[in-house]
Amino acid sequence: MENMDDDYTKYWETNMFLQSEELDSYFDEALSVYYDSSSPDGMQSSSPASKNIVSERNRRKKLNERLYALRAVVPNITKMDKASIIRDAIEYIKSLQDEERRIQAEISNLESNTEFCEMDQETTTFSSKPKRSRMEKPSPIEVVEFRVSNMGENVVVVSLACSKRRDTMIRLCEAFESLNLKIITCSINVFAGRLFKTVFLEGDEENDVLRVKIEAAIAASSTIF
Amino acid sequence: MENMDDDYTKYWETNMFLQSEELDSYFDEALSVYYDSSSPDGMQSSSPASKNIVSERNRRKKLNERLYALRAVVPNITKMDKASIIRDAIEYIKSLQDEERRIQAEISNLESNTEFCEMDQETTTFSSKPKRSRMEKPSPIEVVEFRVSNMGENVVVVSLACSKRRDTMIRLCEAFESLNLKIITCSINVFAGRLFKTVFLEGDEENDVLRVKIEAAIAASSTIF
DNA sequence: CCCAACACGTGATAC
DNA sequence: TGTATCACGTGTTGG
Repeated sequence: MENMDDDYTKYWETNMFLQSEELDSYFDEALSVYYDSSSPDGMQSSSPASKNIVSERNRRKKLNERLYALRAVVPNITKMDKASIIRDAIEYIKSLQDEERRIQAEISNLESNTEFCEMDQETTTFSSKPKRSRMEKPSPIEVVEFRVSNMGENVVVVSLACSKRRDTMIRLCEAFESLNLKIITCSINVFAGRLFKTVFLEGDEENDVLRVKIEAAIAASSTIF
Repeated sequence: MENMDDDYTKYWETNMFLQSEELDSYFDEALSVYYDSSSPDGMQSSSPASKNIVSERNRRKKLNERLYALRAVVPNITKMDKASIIRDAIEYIKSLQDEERRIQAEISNLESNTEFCEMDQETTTFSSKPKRSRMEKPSPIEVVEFRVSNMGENVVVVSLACSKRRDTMIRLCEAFESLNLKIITCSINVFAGRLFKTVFLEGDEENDVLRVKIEAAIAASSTIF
């Protein structure tokens, strides 16, 4: 009963992976002979029901080919699921869009700041530690709350809240590490688009001095080095 | 006969266009109650055949939602066809990739013109996704404990402990950010020379797949780009 | 009237 | 074993 459809049974798992992966730019949908309307038997396309069958077959085949083509342009495919392919494609598109936004900002930044390059150069000499040389000023850290308070003895607790954007956490960590503080314990929590950081550190420093230091480090992390 | 399936007859044409288009960043697939295994009649999921029916229904629904989500992130949709949606998505991805290549060339051009604030520009040359060009011995991340477990529905919790050295936190954050995960909440705690990170993220990904991904990202973060 | 696009139930296959 | 994914044929609807 299923003799001529049987080559299609494993279509997804086998045949699709053997197809051309390189000449996909041209043709791409022009080939794909699809099924002819003429049935293998003497009857031509007169069958009222069999007409729908072959149409549906072609539709399914087209859809699978499209899906396969989608999989081809998306890197980092994990599972070969139809649903997973679409999911990965969505995430990939989103990441591409994000990156484009980021890079557009970067490029405009670069264009507007090229003349200050020399001036910035001498500021880098004071940076104890070589920071990133890439010129990105991605969405400066927007501090919502910032508190430096004394917890008995010589323990200071610094609590800080800011909006979580791309690389916010990284730059915040860099800012704190650049200060070489004696950190006893540190806690970072992220939810609802906000980043909360609490640091217990040991030090007899004046609160205001420490506060200014941290503020400067955070501000510097949003600056071009 | 088709009373409860009838709301699904026009599913593609009607319901899908009314769904949320804006709060798609979080959740996005966490809702979607799908069908319960319990049939509307007194019989529970015991029917051997009806079990497959509801599974297949859920699979179709998931696929349609994915397809709808794909349509949502792609501008300039021409036809609402399933096949057309995928086709438009493919073309959009290709255009994004082209644009990224173009813009990367432009940016590296711009960087080499400024000639420039630091001397490690040769390391910034070829990398499709420009990582940091900092040259520093990484002091590799020593993972003490690493667990990926499922928390009901499609929420995955990743908990990790490692020794806290210099830049460990930064590189760990970079590793996680590079994966573009859908992070619901994240918590980092540091004490006694150890760093504990717990991440709640949304995803129906296979635990082992995710685990391998994270391990690879962490391993990669100990490398010089 | 037909054609295109869809949802549905079903049996098969893989893990 | 069961669970998930798939291709298939069928009935239906809108243009």
